[in-house]
Amino acid sequence: MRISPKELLAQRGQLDKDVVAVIVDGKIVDLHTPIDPPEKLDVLRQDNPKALEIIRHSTAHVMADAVQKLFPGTQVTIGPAIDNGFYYDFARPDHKHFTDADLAQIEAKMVEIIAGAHDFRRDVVSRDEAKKLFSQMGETFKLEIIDAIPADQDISLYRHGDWMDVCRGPHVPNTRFLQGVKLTSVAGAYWRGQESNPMLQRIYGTAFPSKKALDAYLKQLEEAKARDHRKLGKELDLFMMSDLAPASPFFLPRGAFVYNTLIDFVRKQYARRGYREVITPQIFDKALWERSGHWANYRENMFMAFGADAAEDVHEGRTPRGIPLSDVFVSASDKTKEKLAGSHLDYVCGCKAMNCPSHCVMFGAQRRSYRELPLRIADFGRLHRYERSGVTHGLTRVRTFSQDDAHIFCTPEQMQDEIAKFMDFFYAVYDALAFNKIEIRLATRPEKRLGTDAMWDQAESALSKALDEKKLAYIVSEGEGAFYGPKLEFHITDAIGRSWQLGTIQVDYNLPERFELEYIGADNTAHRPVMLHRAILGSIERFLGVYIEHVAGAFPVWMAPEQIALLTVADRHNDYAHQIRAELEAKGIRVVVDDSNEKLGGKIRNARNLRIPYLGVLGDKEVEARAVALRSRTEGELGSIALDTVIERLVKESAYPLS
RNA sequence: GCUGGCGUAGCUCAAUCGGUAGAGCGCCAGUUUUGUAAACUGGUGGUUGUGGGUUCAAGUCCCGUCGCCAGCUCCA
Repeated sequence: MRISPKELLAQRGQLDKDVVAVIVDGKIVDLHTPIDPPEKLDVLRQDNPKALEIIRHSTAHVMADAVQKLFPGTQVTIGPAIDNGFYYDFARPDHKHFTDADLAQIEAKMVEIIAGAHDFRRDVVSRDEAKKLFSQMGETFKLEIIDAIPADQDISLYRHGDWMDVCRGPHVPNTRFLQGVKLTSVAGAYWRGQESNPMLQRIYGTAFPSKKALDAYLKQLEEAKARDHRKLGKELDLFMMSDLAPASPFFLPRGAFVYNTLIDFVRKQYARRGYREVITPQIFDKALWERSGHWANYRENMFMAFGADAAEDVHEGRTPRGIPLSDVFVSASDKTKEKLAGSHLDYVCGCKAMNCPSHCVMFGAQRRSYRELPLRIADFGRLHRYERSGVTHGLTRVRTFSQDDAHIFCTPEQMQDEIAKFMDFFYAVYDALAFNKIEIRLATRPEKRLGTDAMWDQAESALSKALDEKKLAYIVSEGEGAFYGPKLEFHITDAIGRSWQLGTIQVDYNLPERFELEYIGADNTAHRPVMLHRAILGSIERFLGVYIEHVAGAFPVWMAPEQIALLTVADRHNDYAHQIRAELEAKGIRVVVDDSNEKLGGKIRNARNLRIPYLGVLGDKEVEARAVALRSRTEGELGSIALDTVIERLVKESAYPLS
């Protein structure tokens, strides 16, 4: 005999005022949904983080209610809870969008509805009933949703007050549970996430069990904003952007120093981990990309290049021949394509978007022996990818970047060991850089793929075995692998909660095939090698963006563009400052002297704003004692310390990790 | 690429209904000689992203374009 948890709890006298739902067999069930009386029943209280999702989804219902009351004729679609809140997508009959003023109005209406302390109710109806109900209401999107519900599933309606929605739940018992509600933004979103579908109006919001929890969240958001790498990049003179090269950072001296130091750090590891570094061309004949498959599959993300002669052909409007340009620039807007119509080029080159094809060319240029394998080829080459406008973002999604990229050519038998070695390398680097929250995803075979099932079995198991051996938790992204092979992706979250893929390791059977790569085995016959694509930091640009936020601009001593700022108390200390600057620099320490006529407080403020790890105050006492009044970014004032001791300390802290 | 918002001094921002473009910081000069998070005075700084239109008059209104921001889609 099924019974609702609400009744069950009431019978047991456990229906406390703060109970949002129950947990049965580890699953959250709201108080409305009938269950078989379980042996064990845990209650989920309002302040439990697990209750957030229920609160947020219920808030989405209230928002949809408010919207429909204020904007009659607006259709509802879906409104799930998400990581930091919820959203609901609407279709407005007039195709208008919601303004900020609308949001305020909607929020006020929501508060009104919540104050009504309406119970949520759950009703199960037949498919026909549901369809009849919603078609009467003119909710065409809901009809599509009902049709998409599997036949063996109940169709439940959730109501509060006079409003209802087809919904699986779960929901809170009463609108009074919805305190701490805020609408945050509006945006367009495609129906069912398909670009070809109509665009709906999405309203984002968030909700917490209390006003206090909401305020704490809003404050945290603000703090995250303060460490946004785009803001810090400007404040710390790390990089700049220009309209003249959209989505392409200009690294200023301080940023370039950090950038190069990261590369240098990885390079030092390569030296001891059996990698050989190469330098490869930037622009290649189109034939290379045809062979690698990029021309067919990746062309719209590539920058094209051609010589002055060819460009002149187009400009002068010479006889059409060769490749139609509209065909080359597949990603161009319709307007650009119109302009290009009739223009042809004999010869087109592609600016490299990836290093792998040129590494294949290098591998294939010689007869290779199994004794050379595994061959690990590293390349920090600059890549260009034509990212569609609207997807770029600070340093984390740019059109030009370089990666700590390497390709490992090996035998199928060597693959697993190489993956394990990579995992060691990877975690050594991330430990050294103080990252401890990294999410691993194993992306497995997609529907459209190359290679035999046996190959995929081997590759996927090599990846998962390496993870299991290292006892690393991971999420399987079913079908998310590349068409040429499965991969591991390493994701990290930035200050504002956006997740970015940094490192990766991918198994590739495709390119060795396309480039007909071979090595001579111990049996004196030719074999095809496996190719592993791998990067640890991934795009240096993206990594740096995430890293700036991770450390809030305070780079560790070994990476900091300036390690110590010497601040003179008065003019008469300037000579001493320059004298010890030379001594520090002779030991390889990066020094900046502030001998301006700013007061000491001002100098300290400026240096601290640049997050310089050490400040050395120089006054009469220091000059006399050949000392530095040291102040550490993390430890505060350390008092007057002998120059030699300071040098020793800085030299020690300048060492790269893992060295 | 799509939906919406926004582009004013190097930076952060102001400018009421369409009516003489401002402030702070920075920068430059001078004064001050300073002991642990902002000394004082003066000066400098603009084709209001850009092209067009409406108007006696446009930072403000309209159209195009470029860029940025949020989200969507994309990221073999």
